[in-house]
Amino acid sequence: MKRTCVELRARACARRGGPLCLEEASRSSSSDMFPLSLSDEEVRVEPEQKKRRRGRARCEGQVHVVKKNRRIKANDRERNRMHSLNDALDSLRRVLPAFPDETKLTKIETLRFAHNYIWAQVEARVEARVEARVGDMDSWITLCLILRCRL
DNA sequence: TAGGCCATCTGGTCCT
DNA sequence: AGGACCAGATGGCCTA
Repeated sequence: MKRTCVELRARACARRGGPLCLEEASRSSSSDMFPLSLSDEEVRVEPEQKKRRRGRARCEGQVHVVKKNRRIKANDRERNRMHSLNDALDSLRRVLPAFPDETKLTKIETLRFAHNYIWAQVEARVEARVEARVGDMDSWITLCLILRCRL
């Protein structure tokens, strides 16, 4: 999936006429896996222009370039953020029990399964403790207290 | 072919 | 001000 992401995105953007066309997608820069940002040339502001701009607001074109550059950086961060979220989900999948031939759990399945798995572990532990106290007058109260602590 | 899942972009909001 | 986080939109891929 990852392999084709840049291409897919570029195609999607091209189709919808979005800001990031195929040409832009192929331009490499900071991001390792998904190199997408403006070249220095596009962002750079000539010293001459800087002089002229002193005391005045940027002209529309420059504002546009700055905004675009900021957006691209934000997209890059967002992508990385989602990747780290996915990495966390992957490591969660790895610690969850699974059959060898089982297909990969979806995100929502992973979260629900993890929730149920933890719940089952807690229940099993509680049960073991209660069984160890068979005969105790207050085993029921103990169970209630343990469960309450887990809330 | 419809529906589910996913990656990405985007603009808004909150936080530092 | 800039980064993190979030939710909506969009479009591709896959499967029943």
